Amino acid sequence: MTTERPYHHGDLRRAVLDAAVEAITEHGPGGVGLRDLARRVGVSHAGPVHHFKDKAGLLTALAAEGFTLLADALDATVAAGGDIVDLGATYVRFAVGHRAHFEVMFRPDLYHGDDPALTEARDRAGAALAGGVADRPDPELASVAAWSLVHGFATLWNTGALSRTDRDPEAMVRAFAGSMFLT
Amino acid sequence: MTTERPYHHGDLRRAVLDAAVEAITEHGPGGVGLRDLARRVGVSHAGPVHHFKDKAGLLTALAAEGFTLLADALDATVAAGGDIVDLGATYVRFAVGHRAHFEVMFRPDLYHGDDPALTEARDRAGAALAGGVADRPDPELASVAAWSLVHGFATLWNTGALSRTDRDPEAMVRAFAGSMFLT
DNA sequence: AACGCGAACTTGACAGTGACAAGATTGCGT
DNA sequence: ACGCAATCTTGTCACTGTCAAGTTCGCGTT
Repeated sequence: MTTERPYHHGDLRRAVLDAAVEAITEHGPGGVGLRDLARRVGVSHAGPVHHFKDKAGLLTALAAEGFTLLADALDATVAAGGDIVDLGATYVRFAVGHRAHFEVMFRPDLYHGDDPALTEARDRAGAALAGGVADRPDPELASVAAWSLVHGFATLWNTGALSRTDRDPEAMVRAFAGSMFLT
Repeated sequence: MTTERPYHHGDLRRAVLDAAVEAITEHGPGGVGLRDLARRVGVSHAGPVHHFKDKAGLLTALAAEGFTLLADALDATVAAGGDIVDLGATYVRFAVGHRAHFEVMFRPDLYHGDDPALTEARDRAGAALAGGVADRPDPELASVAAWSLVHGFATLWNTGALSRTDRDPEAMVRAFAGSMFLT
């Protein structure tokens, strides 16, 4: 049960997660501290521990939430009849709009990778992405290629390596994903 | 002068950098500690500080070394008459073969991004990569696309997200980079 | 309606970290 | 040969994550 009921604080679990997102967005992961989060939320220094057990436990919850959000967005794109390019655009839109989640998700040394909620959401996202290229000659290769393209663009964008351009990220990814996968 | 002469230890700077590479390869960045490195090298806990000033200073040196190695490899590929696909293969080969360097290089929140040696090497690598697509209709877009493809593949590979395949990474990147950029 | 069980949170402590200041050691140029 | 300055050590401080023990308080049970 990961239920959260209004006891003393109201909803500490959610509050800590939100504070973590804010802190990570500002200073990157690693710049986040359990005690610091507790301070931001107005709780004693060991308050969050009761909800997440570990620092890794907190980041596990964040990563699981991220994979769930991503999988939902990809599934919605598929349900709306989107093709590969739309899936890529959704992926990039998620990465740019949820930078904190995204950065944690792909840093498996920070969390417990065997968490059931996490693996379930991660597999769901992977399946949605792979479904877009299932009808190609070499589906595995095509899937990896598509994922690499959008993932690389998203990470480069988020780390600021692409800062010299002022184009819209989603438009960019649509442009070259289209020219590569729709010929 | 970042010279390193055999004083008391012999060559502390190099030894600490090597120890850092080993530690990061094992436990990822963040799992590396100044004191821990000092212990590995057999030096007092504040020994490394004199060479790098900061923890961030140490990682800055590592990142600069990484960008230099990458730029050298890319330049060599160009000098040997390599095309876009060869450049991509070199990029991936570097990322997989120098995982510790590569991981630090693209985590700018860990080091001082304005270090002159670092920026010089980074720009050199960027220029080599961009040179491979200079004759395209939209060079900026093509450059970003190529970089995204190989960078995404490299990071996904290194984080273990692609672990379900047992193919050779360089062969994979050659396969889909070829089908995308040589048509 | 009161009571006590257990969840939510606090307090206190411990080992380990990065950073700094001040002292000890030793190679090297003059 | 001598002293300077780079190299390294020792000691300390504030801070962190984690654990153990205490405290508060909502809620179901009777």
